Amino acid sequence: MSTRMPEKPSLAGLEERWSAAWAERGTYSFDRTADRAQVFSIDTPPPTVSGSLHVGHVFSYTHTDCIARFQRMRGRAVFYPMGWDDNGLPTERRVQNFYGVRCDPSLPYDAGFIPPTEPGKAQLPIARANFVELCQQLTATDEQAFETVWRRLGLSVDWAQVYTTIGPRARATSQRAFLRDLARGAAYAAEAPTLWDVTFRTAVAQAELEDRDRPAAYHRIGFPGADGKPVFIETTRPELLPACVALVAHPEDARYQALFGKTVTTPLFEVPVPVLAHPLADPEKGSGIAMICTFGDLTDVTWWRELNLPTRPMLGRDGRVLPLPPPGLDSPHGRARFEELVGATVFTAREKVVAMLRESGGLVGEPRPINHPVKFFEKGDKPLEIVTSRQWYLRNGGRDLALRQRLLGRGAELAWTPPYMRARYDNWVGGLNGDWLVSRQRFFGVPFPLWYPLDEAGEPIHDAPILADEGHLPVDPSSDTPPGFTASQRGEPGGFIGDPDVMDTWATSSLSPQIAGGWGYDEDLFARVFPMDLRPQGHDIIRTWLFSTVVRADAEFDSLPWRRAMLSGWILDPDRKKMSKSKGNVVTPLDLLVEHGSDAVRYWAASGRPGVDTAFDTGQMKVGRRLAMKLLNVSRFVLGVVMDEESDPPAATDPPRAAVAATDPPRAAVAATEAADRAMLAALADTVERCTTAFDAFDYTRALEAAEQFFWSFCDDYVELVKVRAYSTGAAAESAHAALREALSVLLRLFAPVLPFVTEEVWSWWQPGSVHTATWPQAPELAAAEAPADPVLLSTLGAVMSAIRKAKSQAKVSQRASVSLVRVSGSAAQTEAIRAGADDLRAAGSIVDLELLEVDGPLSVEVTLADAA
RNA sequence: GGGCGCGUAGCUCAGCGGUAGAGCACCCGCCUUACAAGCGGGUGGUCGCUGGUUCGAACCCAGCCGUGCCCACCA
Repeated sequence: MSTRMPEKPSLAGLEERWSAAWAERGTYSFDRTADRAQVFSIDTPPPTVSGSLHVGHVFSYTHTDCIARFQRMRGRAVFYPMGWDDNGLPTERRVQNFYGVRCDPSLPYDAGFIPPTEPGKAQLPIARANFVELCQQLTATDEQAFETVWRRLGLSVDWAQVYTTIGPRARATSQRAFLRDLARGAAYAAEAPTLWDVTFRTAVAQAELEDRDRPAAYHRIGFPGADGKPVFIETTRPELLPACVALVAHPEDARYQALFGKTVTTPLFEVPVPVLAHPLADPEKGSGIAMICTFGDLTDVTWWRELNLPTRPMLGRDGRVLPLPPPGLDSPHGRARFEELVGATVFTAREKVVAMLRESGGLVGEPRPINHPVKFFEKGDKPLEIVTSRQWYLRNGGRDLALRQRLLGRGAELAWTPPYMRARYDNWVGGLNGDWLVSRQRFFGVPFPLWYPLDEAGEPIHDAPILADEGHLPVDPSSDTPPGFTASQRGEPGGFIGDPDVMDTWATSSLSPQIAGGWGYDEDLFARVFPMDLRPQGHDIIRTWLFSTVVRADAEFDSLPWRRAMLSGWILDPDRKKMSKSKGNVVTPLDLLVEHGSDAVRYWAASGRPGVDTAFDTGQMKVGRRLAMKLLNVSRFVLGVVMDEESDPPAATDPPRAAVAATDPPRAAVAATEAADRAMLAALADTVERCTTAFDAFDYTRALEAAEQFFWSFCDDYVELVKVRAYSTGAAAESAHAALREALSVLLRLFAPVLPFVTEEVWSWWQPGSVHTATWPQAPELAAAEAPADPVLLSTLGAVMSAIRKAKSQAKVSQRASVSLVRVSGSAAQTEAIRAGADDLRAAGSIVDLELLEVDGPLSVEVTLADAA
C-alpha cells in the first residue's frame, strides 16, 4: 500500500494544505497560448472591497467555481480573473473617515503627501490624485482579506489575473472607452433637468433610483382666475408654488374645457400662469387638474418639455431655497413672501408656505394624509430633487427606438441561466425613459478625460472640449495640463479648466471584460478571451451591471460581451427574508468555512440552483461534510484492497502543465470480468453522462445530485456486495479491484468541481498530478470498455440485499446475522441476474441456502433467518 | 398598475403527462475488520384552491388565493 494514504483519514487541514499547493504549482494558471476556441473565459463580478464578504458571496462564487472547474477538466483553458471593486462612493466615504481628508479637485497633486496618522477635526483637503492613492492604499488591505477567504473557499481563480476598478488600467480603459463613445456620438453632454441627490450633491441615473413609500398630504389650494373664481388643485408639494409655471388637465376633461387657454394666478406669489391641456393629466387624480412646477417630479419635466414652458427654479443643489426669486415672480407681495423662504430646506419651506396659505385663506380644508412612492437615490436618505445641470450621457436606447430594439436583440442573443431572467432585461430596456447619465459631481472616480478652453471672460467653452490623447491615459484633468497649454494657464482667461466631474461607477464596471481581458493593453490576450463565455452575477443588478456592459460592448465591438449570463439567487434566512447586515444575522464567511469545512459549505452552495433564492441551511453543510468523510473512507477501503497490486508508486510532483491536454488517469490493467462489476460500471457510465449533460447546461446542482445518487448506492450496495470477493485473491478478486479502481477514479473526478479539497486529497494518495487538471470522465469510453453489462443486474441484486437487510432489521438482529434460506421468485431476467451475482450475494448476506424460482410476476424475496437462539 | 418567480411529507427541495420522491428531522434497530461525526429499517403527503383539456394531470390550459422579487408617470 502506498505510504501516502493516511491510516486515519481526516478533513482537517485540507484547505490550508491544498490551497497552498495549488498556488505553488500554478494549478489554475491561465494558459495564454490557448486560442479563443480552447479558452473558457469568465467575467468575474468584482466584489466591493470597502464592504465585507458575506454568505451570499460564498454562495454565488462557488457556483461560478464549479463551472470553471468543470470546464478546466473538459480541457478548456479557463480564464478566471478576480476583480476588486474599489471605485465609487463606499470607498470614498471610508477614506474620508479613516484618514480625515476630503478631496478637493482644484488642488494640484502633491507627490510627497503623507496622510495624517490620526484623523483631525477638520477634514484635510487634498488633490484628487492623492485621494485616489489613499483609496488604493486602504483597499489593498481589504483585498488581501478577501483573497484569503476566496483561497480558503477553493476558488480556482488565477491570482495572476487580478484587477481593480480604480487602478490605472481601469481608469485608462474607462477613459479610452469614453473617448471612443464621444467620437462615435454615443456620448454627449447636455444641459437638462436631472434627478439630483441633495446630500451627495450629485446627479444620479435612472438605474440608481428606487421608490420608497413616504407619508405626504394632499393640500387643496385655490388659484384665483380672471373672473375671481378660483381653480382648485391638489398637491403634495405646496412649497413649490413659487416654481409653478402652469396648470394642466386632460384635454377631454369636461370640467376644465372652459379654462383651457385662460390664465390664473398663483396664490401668495401672484404669478400669472396658463391653464393647459395634456393627455398625461389624470382626471382621476386629485381634482383632475395639476400644477406644473420646475420641477416637482418627472411628469413635470415631461409637461415642461412638451408644452414649452418657462423655467422657474427655486431650489439649489443643496436642496435649499435659492437666494433670488425665479423669473416671473415680480409682484412685491410675492417677492416679500419668497424672501421668507430663502435658505430653507424643502421641509421647512413647506411648513412656511402652508402657514402662509392658512393665513391667506388659500388652503381649502385640512391637508389629507396619504402614503405615496417617492424617488430616492438607492444610497441616499433624502428624496431626490430635479435640477437643471450640464451632464454627460451615454446613449442606451432610452431616447432612441432603433438602438433600443438593437439592445433588446442583444438580450435575445444572450444565453440566460435561468432563461426567465431575460424578462427582467427586456422589462428594463423597454421601460427606459432617457439616456444613461454617467457624470457624477463627486471626486473619487474616473475623471472625464477632457478640458475646456476658457474665453476672455474666464468662462468655459463647453462646445469645444480639449480631449486627452488616447495614448496617454489615464489623465486627471484636475491636475494634468492639456496639450498646448502650460500649467499656469489653469483657470485663467484664455486658458483652460478641467472637466470637474467623475464617471458613474457603472461606467467603469460596465467595462469589466475589457479591463480584465487587457483591452488596449494586451491585445493578444484580449483576442483570446473576448467576448467572454460567462458572466455570473446577481439578478438584482441586471438593469445596471448586465445591461450597461451590453451597451458598452455593443457600441465598441458590435457584439455581446459574453455568450451567457448565469444569475444567482439570494441567501435567505430560515424565516425567508433576504439576509442582511441590519438584521444582525450575518455569519462571516471565514467562520463558516472553518466550522464546517470548505467542501461542506460548497456542497450546500451547490444545492442552490441558478437564480433560485436559497435558505441558509447548516444542515445541508453537515450533509456535505458527511459526503466528504464518506469519500475519504470509501477511498481508503478501495485503495486498501487495490493498491497492493500497484507496482509503481505515483510520482510525487505534477507533470508540466500542458496547454489543454489534462493528465489521463491510468486505466486498470485488468478489465472487470464479473457481471456485478460490469453492471456497476455501466451504471457509472450512465451517471457520467447525466453529470456531463447537467454541467454542460450549467446545472451544477443536477450534476452533483447525479454523482451523489450513484455514490451512495455504490457505497451501500455495490461495495457491500463485492467486499468479501475483493478481499480474496484470484481472477474474480482482480475483476473487483479493476472495477473499484475505475469507479473511484471516475467518482473523484465527478465530485472534483464541487468538493475540490477532499477529491484532491484522495487523488494525491494514488494518482500523479492534480485531479483538477485531470480529464473529465468520458461516458462512452467507460460504457464501451465494459459492455455488455446488464443494467437490471445491480438493481435486482440490490433489491434482494435490501429485503435481507429489512428482515434482519425487523427481527432486530445484527446485519451480520446468518440467513438459513433466501427464496427469490422473479422473472427469467431477474433470476438470471441473481444467479450471476449469487456468490457475492451469499457472502454479503451471510446466506446459507439461496433458492431461485422463475415465475411470471414481480420480484419477491422470502427470508428465513437462522435460529437466533 | 405591469412583469417574473415560487406554493409538493414537520423543514429544505427534486419531479413537470402515465400507480407520489430525496435529504434533514422523527421513530425502531445494529459496535457490520472503509466509515458509530457510522450503518440498516420505518412512520409521514386529498402535490395552494376552483374549473377545463385528456383514457390518464403534481405536471398542460383558464381563473382565483397566498408569497417573494423586478419594474412603473410621486399632481
